[in-house]
Amino acid sequence: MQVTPELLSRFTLLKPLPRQVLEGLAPHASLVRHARREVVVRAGVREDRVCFLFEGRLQGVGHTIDGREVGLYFVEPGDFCGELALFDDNPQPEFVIATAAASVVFLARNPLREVMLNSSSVSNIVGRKLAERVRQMTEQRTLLGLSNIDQRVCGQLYLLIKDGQRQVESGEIVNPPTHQEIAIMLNISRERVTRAFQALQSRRIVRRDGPGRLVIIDLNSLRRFARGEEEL
Amino acid sequence: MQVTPELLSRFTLLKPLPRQVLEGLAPHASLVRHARREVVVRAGVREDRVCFLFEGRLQGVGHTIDGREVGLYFVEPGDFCGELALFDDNPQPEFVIATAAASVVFLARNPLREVMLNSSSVSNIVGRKLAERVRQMTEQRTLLGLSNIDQRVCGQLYLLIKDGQRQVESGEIVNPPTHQEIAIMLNISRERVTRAFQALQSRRIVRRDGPGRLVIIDLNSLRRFARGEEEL
DNA sequence: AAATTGACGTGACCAGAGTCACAAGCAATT
DNA sequence: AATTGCTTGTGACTCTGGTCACGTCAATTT
Repeated sequence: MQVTPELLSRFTLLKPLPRQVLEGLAPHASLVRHARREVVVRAGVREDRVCFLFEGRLQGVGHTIDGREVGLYFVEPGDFCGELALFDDNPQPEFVIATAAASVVFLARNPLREVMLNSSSVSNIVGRKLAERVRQMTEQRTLLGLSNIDQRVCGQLYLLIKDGQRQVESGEIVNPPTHQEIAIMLNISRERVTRAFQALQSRRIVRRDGPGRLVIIDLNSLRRFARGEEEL
Repeated sequence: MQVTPELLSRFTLLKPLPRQVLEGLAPHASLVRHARREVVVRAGVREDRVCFLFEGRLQGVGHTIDGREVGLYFVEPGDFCGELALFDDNPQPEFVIATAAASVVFLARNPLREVMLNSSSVSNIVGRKLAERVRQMTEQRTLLGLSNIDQRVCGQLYLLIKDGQRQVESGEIVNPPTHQEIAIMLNISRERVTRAFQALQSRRIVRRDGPGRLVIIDLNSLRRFARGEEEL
């Protein structure tokens, strides 16, 4: 579907660009709708486009050589993914699938790359994003290094809380991942995640509030568990 | 110690730069020697310099919240690390320590950043490096997702083989990591690594050749084990 | 030469995570 | 209302990988 410059300017990365540049990019963009569970970016394929999420939610998932999948990160509306195509011709390292029905804008790689090279704003944002991604992957990897599994779950929950809420004593996670999704991210079994949640709920540390909301009642305790200062 | 422009030009990243630029950078560089096990880049610290490895070998290691360390990647001579400082002001995500006595050149962040913004060659290389790093982390993470531990070890060994050797039927790993180091990278115990190696050696798939060399006798089998097509 | 250090090897034991099987709850669809 | 599909909850059994406690061996230091 056709994309207008106005639509492009809704994305944080492209917002600062002059109208004229956006008009140049628009013809190279297309809007696509994806149903839940559909593949948006394919691993192992040299993508010639970058993906901007307009609405819905995406998740990056790696696939092990033996077929199991490993959850990596989430993409929220306004954000983009598949940006590795801007740096080299190598294939995408992971799949990105829609965890909810999603509309995404695909923007052709080369025009965007040109824009990036000429705009320090864009190259700064993309650079920072990539750097931030390395940090996130490191954090995630650190989680996988924990031997205590309850600790892993607490750590993951803590990572899922928006940064702004980390200061206060309680918080919430909207649209929390399912137990299965958490299990995949932490490389443990679904049942084990359920049991960890049981422990957290019976201690009044977290509470489900309907399907799409998880309330962190006692953030300090969660943090202590995540740090291994206390055990479940 | 003082650094000459000639020394800087020994590094792949800086080699293509004109003499004049290197002369501008040299005053901001210093050569430092590190003994084995010394910390070269500190995690959690906002480094204001990038690290170029001249000789020796470095390893990036993450530290879990509870203190255990997790091996991440190696840095070989001619390469650089700590490049995240070029993109933002956030702290380094991981430690880099010397696994062998090493000489490194520290180059101040801001002058190098200026050079990067003005040289598409440098920004391309750094960008590609960062992209490659994301790919490597993804691969490494994929390994951690494997439930079969022997498979993890085989996968790690396979990753350690230089790309060029992957086509042929046998290969070698020079200066292979110790069992302990592999254990840390794969988040398993040292003893378990030893047992995996026992299995591989008794099947004539790998062979130690002195302290500093590991010969992969049967690369195809290794690959099959890594892919989980066959079990040890 | 003796002592020290660090890497590797190996057996025994056991906590803990995976697996399997099944049930219950909820939402969307027919 | 019934069906279907997905998520969560729970118990019982299994088995694997961690841990501990040793040895061995080579290299380095004293």
